[in-house]
Amino acid sequence: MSSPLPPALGRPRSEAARTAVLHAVDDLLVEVGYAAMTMTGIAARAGVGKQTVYRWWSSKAEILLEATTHDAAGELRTPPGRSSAAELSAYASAVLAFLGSAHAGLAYRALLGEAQHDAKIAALLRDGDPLVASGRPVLQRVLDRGDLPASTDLDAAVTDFLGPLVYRVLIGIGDAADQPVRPYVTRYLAGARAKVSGSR
Amino acid sequence: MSSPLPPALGRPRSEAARTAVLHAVDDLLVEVGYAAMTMTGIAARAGVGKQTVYRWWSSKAEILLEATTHDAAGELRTPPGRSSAAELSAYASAVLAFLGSAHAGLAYRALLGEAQHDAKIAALLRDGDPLVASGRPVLQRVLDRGDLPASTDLDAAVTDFLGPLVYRVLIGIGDAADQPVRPYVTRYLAGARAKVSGSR
Amino acid sequence: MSSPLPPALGRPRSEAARTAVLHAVDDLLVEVGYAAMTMTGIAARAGVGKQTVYRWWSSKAEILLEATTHDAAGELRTPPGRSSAAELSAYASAVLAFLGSAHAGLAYRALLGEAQHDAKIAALLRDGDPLVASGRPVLQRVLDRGDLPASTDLDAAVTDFLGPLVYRVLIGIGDAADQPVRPYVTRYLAGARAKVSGSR
Amino acid sequence: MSSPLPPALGRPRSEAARTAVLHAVDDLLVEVGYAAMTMTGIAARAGVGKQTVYRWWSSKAEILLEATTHDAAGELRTPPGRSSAAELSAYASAVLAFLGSAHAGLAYRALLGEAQHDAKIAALLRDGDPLVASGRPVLQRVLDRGDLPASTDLDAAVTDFLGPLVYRVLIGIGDAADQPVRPYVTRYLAGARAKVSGSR
DNA sequence: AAGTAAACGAGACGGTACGTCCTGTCTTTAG
DNA sequence: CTAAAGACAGGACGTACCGTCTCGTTTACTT
Repeated sequence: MSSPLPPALGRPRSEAARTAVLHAVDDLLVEVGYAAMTMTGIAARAGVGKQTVYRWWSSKAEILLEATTHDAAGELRTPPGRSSAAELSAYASAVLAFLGSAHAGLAYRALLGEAQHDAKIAALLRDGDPLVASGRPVLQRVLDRGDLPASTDLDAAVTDFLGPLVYRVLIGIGDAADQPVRPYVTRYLAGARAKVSGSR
Repeated sequence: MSSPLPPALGRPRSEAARTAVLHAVDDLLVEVGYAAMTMTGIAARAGVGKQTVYRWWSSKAEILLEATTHDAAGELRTPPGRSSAAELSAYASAVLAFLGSAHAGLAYRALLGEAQHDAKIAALLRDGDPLVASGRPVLQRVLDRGDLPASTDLDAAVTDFLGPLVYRVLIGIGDAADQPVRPYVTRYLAGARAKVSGSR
Repeated sequence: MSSPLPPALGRPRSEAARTAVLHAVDDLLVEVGYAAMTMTGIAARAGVGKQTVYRWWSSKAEILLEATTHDAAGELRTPPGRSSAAELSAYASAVLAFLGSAHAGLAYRALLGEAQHDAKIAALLRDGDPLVASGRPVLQRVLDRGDLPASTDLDAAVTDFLGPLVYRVLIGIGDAADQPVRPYVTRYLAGARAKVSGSR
Repeated sequence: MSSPLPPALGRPRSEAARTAVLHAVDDLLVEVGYAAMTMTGIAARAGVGKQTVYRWWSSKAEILLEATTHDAAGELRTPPGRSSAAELSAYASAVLAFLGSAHAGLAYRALLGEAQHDAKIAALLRDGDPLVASGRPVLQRVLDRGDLPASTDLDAAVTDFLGPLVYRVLIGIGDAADQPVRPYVTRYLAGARAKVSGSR
């Protein structure tokens, strides 16, 4: 079977332009903030025509998502630990560091914020949320170790674990770095292991 | 003791204009969504001059907060229950109904979203977050009943409880109304009561 | 015989407010110019309510006309001279000084300018033009001396005399004060005395 | 010798937009008058974005000047005549027709008016006044024929001739078309030829 | 080597919202 | 009844971006 893509006529996409745009978004997010960042400004900062930006992305959120996703995965990767408690603690610390960081955290919060009033971004984020994605392998290992009931829904476990950490950052309570991680993990595990009685 | 406020010179503020604006914001949020809602449009819909809007509020988020806060407090008020589990279940159901509702929930999500890229809104929300406010008396009663360790920080308890509920809504996972409430409450109480060992 | 006017019910018009407004207009014209002068600004500068301004005048041009007319008449009053040439020279000098002055000249030019795009001001000016009014007695004396043909129309004589002086100021040619007055008067008298042959 | 203009980057200026704006100004001046004509209205009428208007002109007066100048030159062009008196009569008639016309005259009066309270327009008009420009060749020919003293300053001769005609229109005295032209020309020539005695 | 085709930078285009200013009116209390 | 104060509905201001378009130019792949 031959290549699925025809050899592509015309001038090929400029990789230089692509990375210039991604870097411009990264820089501008920190320098002027998400709200003050404009497509026009991104193009100017990247030294690129506006049309070139629109040709490949359709909103600043989309660019930001592409600029962020890869980095986020790296920052949040947590190696398997000795115990579930140790691994979850390491992971929680990574999450708090991530959310509090100038680049990735700012970007994630901006995207999550934008998703609240833009259905298109919400859809993009639903599929590609780097935070939830990072949590799945960690919680899966906890599950595999038997530290969560076998019936547990993985995504529910992930959001149960992340929810309080993210929510506190979103409403700006406390400095993310200040939060004691170990007691939080202990509480989470104790709760998750609890025998469930009653129903809805 | 003399009057604290001098009788106020000039034409007094028009209560009619104020409520017209608040209703306009409420309506527009549902009709066109937060992103497409503009100050110009709000003024036009309210039949009010733009200056009148800017005289009393400085952004659409500020209007929305005022329009929402009062209603939210009503919708989320939970009466003391027989037990902590019962009360928390009732409260969790109220929260999910609130977040999933067309008016209040949409507004709260929009505000929380906006706060991620506007420090001024973030500050407003930090002081006046109607969700956190609604949770405090509930968790306080749970604390008073002895169902949480006496050393528990109230705000941490509130955000621990709300975090997963809110986060799932924010990332658009599942229908809010579908979530079983009782097991969640059970897990929360079990976790919160857990003996904390270790430190950060 | 009793007073023709009833004693006037209620609070009488404040003379202080009236003069404050007239002075404010005078000052603002020089300070910010006619275009940047606003009714709101006049009221504020005069320390007067806007309604008070609107109660007695209906536009800034109307106030300006009232503020200017009296002064103008004084500045332009020319006493009868020994000869027509001498008197016209004195008058021409007065006119040039008037037009070039910071207060009266600026005001007259502003009014004449405004009259070009506001019919109401045009009507006011047609009746109360202080410049034309100042010229009539002067040219009347010239006429009486026999230095103009007896058939001469007075207003035509006045505008013939003033036209070139005013026009040069309006189009900003040369400094008004620089213009040699005597030759101009000589030319005017020579022309006006000329036997008219031909028709339209 | 190299090209004086580089090939011009970006999309070239739209000639269609330019003429649409000029026509819109022309129409609106007659329909609503200068005072009621707004930049917003011009753009709307021309079917053009406001920014496009502001990109090329900075005020309605500037647009009006461009819209008028060319037409004015045509209307006021006076061919050399048999005699100075005949040529000046023809020219005076053209000037009165011009000033009294709905389009050009209205525009010229509006511009002259605006120049009185806007220094920028005054400067533009000083360089590009279409009326003065039209008079120069006419008076130059009169000068060349020897019907004015050789020492005469051309611009002074032009403004001397135009002044009364324009001034009467500006203050709204009489209908421009009613003015008998021949006697005026006779007076002008007689005056201008007069021997100048005395000084300033 | 010449031809074709798409992407590139630049920047003008028709629109629309911004936040400010001013207009002329209205509504309050004070004199 | 006038005055000062100041809120009101309305609407123009000039600016900033939006997303699209039209230029001339560049960079490949095809003949």
